Amino acid sequence: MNIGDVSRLSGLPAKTIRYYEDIGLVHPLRSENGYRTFQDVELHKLAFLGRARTLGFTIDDCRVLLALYEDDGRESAQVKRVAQNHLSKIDEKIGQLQSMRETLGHLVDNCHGDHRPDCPILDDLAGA
Amino acid sequence: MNIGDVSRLSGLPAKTIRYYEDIGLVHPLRSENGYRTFQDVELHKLAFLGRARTLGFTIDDCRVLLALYEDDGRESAQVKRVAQNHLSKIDEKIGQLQSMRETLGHLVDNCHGDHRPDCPILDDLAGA
DNA sequence: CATTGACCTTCCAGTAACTGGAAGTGCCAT
DNA sequence: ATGGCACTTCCAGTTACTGGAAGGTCAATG
Repeated sequence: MNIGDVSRLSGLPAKTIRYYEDIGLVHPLRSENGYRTFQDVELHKLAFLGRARTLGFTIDDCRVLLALYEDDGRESAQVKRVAQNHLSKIDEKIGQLQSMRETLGHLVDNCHGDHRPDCPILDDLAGA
Repeated sequence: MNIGDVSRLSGLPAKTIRYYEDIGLVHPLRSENGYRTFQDVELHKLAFLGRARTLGFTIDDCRVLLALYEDDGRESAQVKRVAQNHLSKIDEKIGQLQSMRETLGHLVDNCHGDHRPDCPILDDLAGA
């Protein structure tokens, strides 16, 4: 399979797949003409990566998860630890965003949004 | 005031203040020795920026908001539009994170997290 | 056989908003 | 004059790609 094929099958842009090779996440073979050639295993890894990324794991997490996936001697506790760490980062981010959302929501609600210049949003930002 | 003073007063790191000058958000004077000298107006702007950033506005948004703040002829509708756009981006992000959170939460709940290798998290990532 | 168009290659630069660190200067107090 | 802290500039690194240029390959068509 060439890069276009695995791109279609995995849903990842070709650019991203090249990048993943650059940073050592996948190791496609090369054919005579210099084109990357992907075996099923590599396609599988790319799909794995794509899924992990949509769940918000960082590339570093993906590296660890992929290694665990390929390690028959892994302990599920190792995987769970990575996932739980990620989960708490997600929760933290959600918390921050919700706090922003709330403050900003109030400000927006109180802003007339008309042709006049006075604006509670700017007042807040200016520390009024 | 030197940069250390405004840093303390605004809560922004000196590095960040220099960066804001670089990208044209503030315009401190310079004294004989080459040190930046900040007037109250500039300190005020920095505080404004700090507040806007904690509400998650992008630097580009900040630029617009600051210009509106300094424009007596502004219409509050302009400010409100920027804030509402930002609000919907926040909502979008919260939505994405919550969807991740939910999926990942289920996976984590179903993972034994013990010394055995079988793991529903990896199964999911592998597309099982 | 030449050309066209899709596909592939590498390499460089840009994104957002800083942050860290190195190397050097200024200022103040002992 | 010597510490020590604050200040300066400049360069590189962070995250995870993405866009684009310049050019090689391949299969089909005229």
